[in-house]
Amino acid sequence: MLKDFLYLKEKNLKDVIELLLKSYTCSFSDSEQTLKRNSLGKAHHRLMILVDNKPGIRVTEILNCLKITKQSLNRVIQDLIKKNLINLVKGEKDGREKKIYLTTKGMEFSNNLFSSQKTRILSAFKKSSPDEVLYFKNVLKRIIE
Amino acid sequence: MLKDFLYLKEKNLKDVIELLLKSYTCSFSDSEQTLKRNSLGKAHHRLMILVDNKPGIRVTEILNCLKITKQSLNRVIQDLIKKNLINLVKGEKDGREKKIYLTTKGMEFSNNLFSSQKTRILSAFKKSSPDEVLYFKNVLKRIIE
DNA sequence: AATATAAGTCAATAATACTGACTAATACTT
DNA sequence: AAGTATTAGTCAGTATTATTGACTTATATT
Repeated sequence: MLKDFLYLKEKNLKDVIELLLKSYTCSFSDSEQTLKRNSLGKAHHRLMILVDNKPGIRVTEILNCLKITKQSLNRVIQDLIKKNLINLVKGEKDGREKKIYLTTKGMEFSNNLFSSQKTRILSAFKKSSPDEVLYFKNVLKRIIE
Repeated sequence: MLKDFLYLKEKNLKDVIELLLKSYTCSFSDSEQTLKRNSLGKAHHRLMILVDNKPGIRVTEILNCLKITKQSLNRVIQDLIKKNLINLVKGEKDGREKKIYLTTKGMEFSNNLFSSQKTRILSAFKKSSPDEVLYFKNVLKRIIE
């Protein structure tokens, strides 16, 4: 009877915390060399994936995702603008907002940046069934509030 | 036909990269206050989960997991020793190794530190079936080499 | 005895992030 | 129209985390 609820047990929860740490750390370390070649760091990497996946993302949304201060984020944004990888567009409806987009150069860079990370995930998915992948994403989403 | 392989597609892979980032960031930000109260930072947090889950873990293994330099790790280890949260034991078989353990105080601290993180994951699991949780962990493990 | 491995150390520097105190533009509320 | 809230940006100073490079020490392996 208890057996059915083993997956809710203390030790299992701590194992999952470790898995989240390791999967993030090793997946995001795949791009180390590409970053270094372009004189960029982990902070730029994190911003890139958000802008790539959601063109037009606003500053506030990024702050919520990355849990950093706007002063900290601003440095990273300015670095990417200087390198012509992103640009900011004033919001049409709400003129206070600025929407962030990848430039053409930014899209090319993104392809390089995430290439080995995508390979890693693809390789994990190829060892998994479509159902496993689906369930995996579902649970991950539930962890993110 | 193609439909069956959608989960291997480009966009899906990038979505997963973002999910890994977000699940790590928001789960590890749960412990912010507990860390602050104890004058510790994110680096200490990461070390704590590894030692908690694998008592007797060696320095080299931690370096591989966290992808940091030993100089960087050493600061974190020394901080936790000073606060009497961990201790180092010389390896029995191999005298070069040092095995890291939580002290009693460290175990108590760990309970506080991971409490809200565990609650987050538990709550996600309660919304999921045992199968979903199982598959979730399987795929996560495959991503970690 | 020579070499390799595991861990630790010193010093300097770089990268990331934080606090606190502001400004500017625009939108919402009454 | 005036006051308030929101979104974004900025300046200055400091803290935390991590890096590079050059070493040392102890123990194990060949």
